[in-house]
Amino acid sequence: MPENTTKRQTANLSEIAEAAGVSKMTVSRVLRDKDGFSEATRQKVMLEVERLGYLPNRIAAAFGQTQASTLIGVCVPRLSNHFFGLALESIDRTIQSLGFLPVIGSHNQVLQDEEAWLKSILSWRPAGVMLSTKHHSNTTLQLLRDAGIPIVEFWELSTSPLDMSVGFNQFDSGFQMGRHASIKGYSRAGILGASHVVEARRPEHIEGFIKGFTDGGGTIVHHDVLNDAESFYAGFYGTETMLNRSESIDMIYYQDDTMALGGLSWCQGKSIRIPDDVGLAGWGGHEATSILRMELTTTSIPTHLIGKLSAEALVRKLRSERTEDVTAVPTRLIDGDTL
Amino acid sequence: MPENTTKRQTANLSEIAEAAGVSKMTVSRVLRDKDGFSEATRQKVMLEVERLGYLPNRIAAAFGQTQASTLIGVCVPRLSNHFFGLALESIDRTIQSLGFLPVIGSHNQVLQDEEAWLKSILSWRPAGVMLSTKHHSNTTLQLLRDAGIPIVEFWELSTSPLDMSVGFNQFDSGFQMGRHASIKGYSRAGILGASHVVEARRPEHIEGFIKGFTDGGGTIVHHDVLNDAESFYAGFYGTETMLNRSESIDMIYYQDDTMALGGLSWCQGKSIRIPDDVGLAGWGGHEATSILRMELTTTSIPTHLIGKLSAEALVRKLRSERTEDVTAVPTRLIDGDTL
DNA sequence: TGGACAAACGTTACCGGTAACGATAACGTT
DNA sequence: AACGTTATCGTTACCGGTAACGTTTGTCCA
Repeated sequence: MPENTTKRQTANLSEIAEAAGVSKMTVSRVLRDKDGFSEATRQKVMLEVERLGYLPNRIAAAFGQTQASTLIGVCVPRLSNHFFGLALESIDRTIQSLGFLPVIGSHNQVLQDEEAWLKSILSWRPAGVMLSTKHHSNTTLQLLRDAGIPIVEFWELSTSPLDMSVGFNQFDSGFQMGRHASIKGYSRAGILGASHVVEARRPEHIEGFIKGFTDGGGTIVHHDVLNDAESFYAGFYGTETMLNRSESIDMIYYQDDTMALGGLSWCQGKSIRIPDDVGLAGWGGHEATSILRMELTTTSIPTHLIGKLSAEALVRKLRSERTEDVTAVPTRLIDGDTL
Repeated sequence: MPENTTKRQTANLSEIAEAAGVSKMTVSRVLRDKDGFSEATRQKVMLEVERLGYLPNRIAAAFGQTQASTLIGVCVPRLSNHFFGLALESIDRTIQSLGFLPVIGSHNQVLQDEEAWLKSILSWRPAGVMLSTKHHSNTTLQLLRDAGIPIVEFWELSTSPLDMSVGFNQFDSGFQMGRHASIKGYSRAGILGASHVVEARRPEHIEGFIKGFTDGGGTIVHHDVLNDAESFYAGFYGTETMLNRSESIDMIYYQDDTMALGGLSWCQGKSIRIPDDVGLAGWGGHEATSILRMELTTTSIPTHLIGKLSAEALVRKLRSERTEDVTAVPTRLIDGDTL
């Protein structure tokens, strides 16, 4: 079906114009709903647009004027990460409903990949860019500066953003859980994390937990970082390893909920009483924790809200409407049954 | 930083040309590595390109000729689905490495949304399109036909594709499991599925399982479809409900591995012996099933391979190289410990 | 009745690349 | 030395929209 040789062209403005007996400028005006045409000509034009199946040519439109296109670049660390997947769905819907087209990419936590992606998207002169990590290469920063377009950093909150920032305070979310655990009477915690990238920096909610827990008088007894994905299995076996090594800990703080669920599963299999023998706390807010008989104590992250607000902030800026540079969305500590 | 009024322009070909003392056509040739220039001028040009920080303008390039852009549209049902996330990562990497830019979208199993997305992307005159579902609206089909560009359908295999298809035979994957279970001696199966879309059609691997199992003499005793996401919890509680209702079933086939893990977890909590009391089988191939003490019996889907092969097939077609219209990738039945 | 004014169009120029073709110089060949 | 060939480079035209501006027509009021 696709003929690489002679490309079948869909009708363009000139053909519509000719068919409707007007100039192509009038057709352009009708399609963009700018004023300067009568109702009669509008109907004539729209008839031909329907009949000929006109598809707008955004390339020509974006090329015409020196200003930017209707593309918006969106870059996340990983597409297979559930949290970013949820945020992306929200961003995708919001951006499209506002008349732009998201161009989604990922960098897998490699700065050079982010840089390469940015160059690709900038060569398409996007209207704006959305990034989800705080740390960028110098070249990336320079490219962003030179582009002169609105930028939203949208996952972890940045109090001194490049341009705009929408997100939550990751450190605080961990800090609150640390303090919460401390108040509940726990004093000897194990921390179970996982990362497939060896040199990855420690997530800030874990830093926050350590601060909150130790401030309350608690002690971090173990801190294991498995060289693995943050999976159910990692939580399952990490818990076994940690609890077998030392009976002296009275709670475990997990890097995320999936791992916590693995830990919970292991404990239930061993008839360990939760939260009496051991307390468990996760992070992230799994979509359906509340239907579990034993509700997981965790921190809920409003992925949907972050996506919506960040996309809206960007578009408002594009329309030269007033916007906040920094929008903090609250995380919510869910005081469940496991701690 | 972003000035909406006077847009800061990065250098264009003319400025590079003037700085290097050549024509802009020569600069164009150097940058695209077409021949027609000497090594000396190449160095002169590249020096200025570096110095002025030239960013190619793909909009102008795509506009210049009547042919398509370097954009490739990719549409999946959901961005938060782990399987598609994995496939997308593979597609993203492959497409970018071949010099194109993927434009990822989702339709959430709503035909009109797919249609709207397609119109958006087609208005950018993409070089090709990749779709991951078999069923499309009539308008979608018409749009694809008229576009005259290569199309890859890339998840479930289609033996009569619109253009090209890369994927696995979903029915067969279930059929094999059904036959496998039958041969192992199971005869009374329960099926546990889930879908948040009420009117969704039944997944084909479940159809296949039914055929394979009943062909071998087995009976499908229960078939529950929870109105929920395919989650760990859905598997956990669905299993409880199903086993409490009737003791007569000797195995459960789950819609996916996450649900199967939930079921496994529930059974372990109740000290039900797997696979003696009840056999369990999943679908999808979770990334780390092999490290679990009890390896889940399931069907592994090569998400990474599908992504890579489908992106490569599309690009080969774009380059007018020979390609297969239908590429079947095999699923693998993992004969684990739970069945 | 003429002139101011606005609505409803058409004309022109331009965006930044690239294909096609033309021009020049260098080089080899007989 | 005359000629053909090739490498290297410049010139021109064009892609499909849109901003800016010009033109026509109609309307309304002094």
